[in-house]
Amino acid sequence: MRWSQTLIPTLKEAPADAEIVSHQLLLRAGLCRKLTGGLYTFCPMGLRVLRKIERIIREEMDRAGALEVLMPALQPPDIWQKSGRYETARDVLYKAKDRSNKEWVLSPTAEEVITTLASTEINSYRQLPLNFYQISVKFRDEIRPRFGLMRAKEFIMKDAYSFDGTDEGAMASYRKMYDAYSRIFARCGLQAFPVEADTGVIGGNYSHEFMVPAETGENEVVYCESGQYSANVEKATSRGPLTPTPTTTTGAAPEKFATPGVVTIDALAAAPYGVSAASQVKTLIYLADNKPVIILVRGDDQLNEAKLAGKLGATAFRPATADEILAVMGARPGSLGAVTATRKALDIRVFADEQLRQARGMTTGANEDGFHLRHVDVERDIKVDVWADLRTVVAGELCVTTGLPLKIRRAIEVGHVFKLGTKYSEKLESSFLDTDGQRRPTVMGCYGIGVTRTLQAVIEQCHDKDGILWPMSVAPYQVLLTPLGAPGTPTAVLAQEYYVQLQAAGVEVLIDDRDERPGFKFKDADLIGIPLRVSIGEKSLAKGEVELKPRGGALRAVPKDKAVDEVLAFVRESLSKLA
RNA sequence: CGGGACGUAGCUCAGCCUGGUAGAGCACCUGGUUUGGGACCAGGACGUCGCAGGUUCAAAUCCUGUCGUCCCGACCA
Repeated sequence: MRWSQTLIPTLKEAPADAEIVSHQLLLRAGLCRKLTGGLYTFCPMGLRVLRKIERIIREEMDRAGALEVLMPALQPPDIWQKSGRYETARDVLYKAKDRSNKEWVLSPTAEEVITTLASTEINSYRQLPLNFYQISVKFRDEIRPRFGLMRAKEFIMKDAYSFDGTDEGAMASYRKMYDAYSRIFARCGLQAFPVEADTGVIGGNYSHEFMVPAETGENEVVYCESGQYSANVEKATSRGPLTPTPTTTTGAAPEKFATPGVVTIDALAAAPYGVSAASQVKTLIYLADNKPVIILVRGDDQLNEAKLAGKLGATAFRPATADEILAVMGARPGSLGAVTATRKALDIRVFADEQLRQARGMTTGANEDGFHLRHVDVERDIKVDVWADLRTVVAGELCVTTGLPLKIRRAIEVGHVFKLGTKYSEKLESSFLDTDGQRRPTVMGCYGIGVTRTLQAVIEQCHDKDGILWPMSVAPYQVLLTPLGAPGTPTAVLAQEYYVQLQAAGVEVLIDDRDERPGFKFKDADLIGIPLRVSIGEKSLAKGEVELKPRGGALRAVPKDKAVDEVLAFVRESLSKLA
């Protein structure tokens, strides 16, 4: 492609609304343009990258035995009601109405549609296993679109859905996708690694996310340096807090003491009270489907809402407001407690973190403003309905498997694999006749890759101060020819010869045929990040040489007759590293 | 939805406090000089100052409302 004949709208300065570097480079390198918040138009260069990532995904999905299909983005709401997600996913669903006022759903994923297909088309164990995938536009009514393509209202996703006859089969399908994902991201030149994940609103019982480490990532990953454990912080566990929970008791009954104005864990830990945070019980009130529940965690622990969501079994939950808390508990936040004897209403379920199971000699709110209780033995004094792991892991705690200190880092989620089980197949009636003639629900898995997000994640991981450094496998063009003289001069003529020869050899080549000064071309070249630049200038040409400059690497002069072969070798070698 | 910031040329921003003339740099067009890391000179084009009300002789500037964008929190590929 000739630079002068395409649209590469590079920008010297980043638009003010681009915050993170990958978003800035996305715009500065002319890959795409914002239409409005969360919606972007892909320009030719951006689309080329997108297509390359899609191609890698297709190759690996096909290799893993998945079948490509294409499902409607516009979907009838009744199948969403059947699966229950019309309610549980309500907040992210875009809805549209047609001329007869009938409502439609714009697809954020396609479990309902694929399961509908499976319900009519899969009837026998002989057809299984099957795995369908598609690459298509998805819609999500994001509360806050941000960071360019990272979190958009509309984005491109690869979604796959496996159907098996048995749980073991489903595990094998899951494993295949897991392996395919590892290859896909590696081939894109991305350092992505799998972590154990929470299953969220999609449901299911086994899941990994593929994470790209990045300071700007929206996820926190807990990991052990041994490499034997890594998990999303929403899911992560450890051997427990570094400070042990008190377990000794005097046997004394709970004793009320005045704590005027003390409404925080820290205040109670300070003088004159001196009650360490580890020996306090934190009492939180949530509304789960509008019914209050009491949550207990140790004073210095943070409630993990993802873990709570898994135990609550509610379609929606949120922290109660101060007024709601007062109405339910008869006291204000800061003085709350779950000790049965002090509770106003006893029909509220109590969820307690496992850390508190043996806890004795604890201090907690007295359910009366300005008072706390000491000598609380949790199991003796509090009627707990559900014991569960509800706390958030803190860096430095010990790994459950290795005993080494855990670390935490931020990351971008680019892929997610779930073992779904029979949740959707039961609700949407996908079943088959087994060898014994029994009708059984298919066992499903679902597997997503954020394609547009992956594109931006590559930029986030592969850039320097001057611009993007595309991996050869996803670069919009493999080679950039930069003649430094004006059109018609010997440098331009030679560049044109290279252009023809390289194209004939199957190389994707961009030639900067603009009548610009060398410095200007170099700056743009660095910005758009084509992996190999060939500079043809009069000075080196006088010596019979041209220059090869890998983006991010050292410049090398080569005889002008050898240049094409050198370029071919470089491209081939770069691609083989990412095969 | 809660908290914060901001809407002035295609982009980055100044002007607003203290009301009166629409500004700079980059980009764009024309001509010339330049030509190995975002050149220079001369000329030119580009604005309903987000929108709607209000105050005023007079509003980019003050007031009210509204829409939009961005940042922090809850959601997720």
